Amino acid sequence: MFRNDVYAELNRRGFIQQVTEPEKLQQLLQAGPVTYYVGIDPTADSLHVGHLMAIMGMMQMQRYGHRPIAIIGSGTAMVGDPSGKTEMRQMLSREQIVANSRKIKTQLQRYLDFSDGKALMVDNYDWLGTLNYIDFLRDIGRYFSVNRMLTYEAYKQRLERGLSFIEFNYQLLQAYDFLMLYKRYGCRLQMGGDDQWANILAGVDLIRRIEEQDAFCLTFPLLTTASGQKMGKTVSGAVWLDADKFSPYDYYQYWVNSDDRDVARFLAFFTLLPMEEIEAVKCMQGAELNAAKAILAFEATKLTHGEAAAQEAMAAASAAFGGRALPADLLASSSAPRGQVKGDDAAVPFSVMTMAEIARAPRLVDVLAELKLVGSKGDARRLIQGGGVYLNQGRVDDINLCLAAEQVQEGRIVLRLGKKRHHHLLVQ
RNA sequence: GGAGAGGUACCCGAGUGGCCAAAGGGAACAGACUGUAAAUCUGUCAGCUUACGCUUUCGGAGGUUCGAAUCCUCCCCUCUCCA
Repeated sequence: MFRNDVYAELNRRGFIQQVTEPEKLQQLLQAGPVTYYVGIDPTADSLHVGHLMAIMGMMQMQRYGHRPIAIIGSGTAMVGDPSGKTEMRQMLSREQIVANSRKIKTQLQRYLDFSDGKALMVDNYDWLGTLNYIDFLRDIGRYFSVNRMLTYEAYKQRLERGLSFIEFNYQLLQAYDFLMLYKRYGCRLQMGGDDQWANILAGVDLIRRIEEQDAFCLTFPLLTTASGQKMGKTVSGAVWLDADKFSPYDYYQYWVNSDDRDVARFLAFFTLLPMEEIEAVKCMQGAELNAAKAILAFEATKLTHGEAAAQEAMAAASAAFGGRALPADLLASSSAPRGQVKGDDAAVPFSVMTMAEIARAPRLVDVLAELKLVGSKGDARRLIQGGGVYLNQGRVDDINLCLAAEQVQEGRIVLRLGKKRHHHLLVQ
């Protein structure tokens, strides 16, 4: 089960942005299973694509036999990390945080194996919640130099806009987390986004000073898309990992729409396909690269929503955009269906209407607005005037068009906004 | 507490009494071209309206005026310098 070359693998796949003492850490990871941790803020009721890098990092490590601790930062979430933020964060109530944590835990189980203690999930509220202020100041606070903290880039930015004392303490709490995990579980490594570098170092330092032991920090690159956008933003907002908040079909679409320049990187980060196969993608272009995108989308969807959902999403994409046969030798380890995929649009987002509602001949603009497919009726009108609305494959050119029974084909009306947004009205 | 600067639409940012639903840029969306990519060109980008037009918007609340993002009063917030 244990394999000693995870560091090389992480490095090869591009996961390593910065690391403290690379040689020592490599030795440690080669010597045997290491307990490592990643912190996750329960600030929303679902994880999103922005978390995926860290999740995949944890997943890779676990596959090589190391033991992950996912720490739900429900204690620190009540403080709010100022890193990378220009404004003070909205603070959440305790109840909200607990509810969010619960959902996040379930989601993580899709990526990590928690059986037999192979992975742990802990909540830092367990120790932060009962912290005694005086003790904390005396035992932990003494190790932190304000002078030095003020020189950190993370705080510099905030100093210009204002930084409250509560936020200034975030770093101490995160360092304390690391210390506690070291003491309780022998955790030696903390991983996180590169914006966490300073916070993690604080923990490394604290362990060195108090325990006189080596601890390590490894940060992941902060991902932006090739066009410079933050990962995970779409028309409809964040790309959630929760199927109810963001459908597997849309999730698949998110990945298949990746920029050409991102495909190889994303395959390395967000799939478990072997690097030997991914390397080949780096020199692909055109149709071949496009097929690689489909496999990226399939694999990513499979990891998050399961094999069946990934197949459905792929079939739906095939129905909506025209299928293409995936060559058998392209990323051969992928379980994506090869050959011509039979189109099946069952996974395309839909809404249900009754025949009676259709018979009332509602105007298309009203329907679109009601279904929240557009921002407003005026928005819908402008979209139609610009030629961006299609009904049953035909372009709609009349802003006053009303729905009618004749439009129902095979029990539904097929709507499309622009080239990509498909929506079905199932008629009952 | 004192002195100064500032708060404009998703973001940046121009606008100092009517021609301002507010320049310009970015983002976003649509069309053309394509490969469900990128780049490019074109259009759209507060709400309601087929349209004429109406309603709401320039930190908040009042006021002056025929007319206010623009002038006055009070308040809130941010930044810089001083305490």
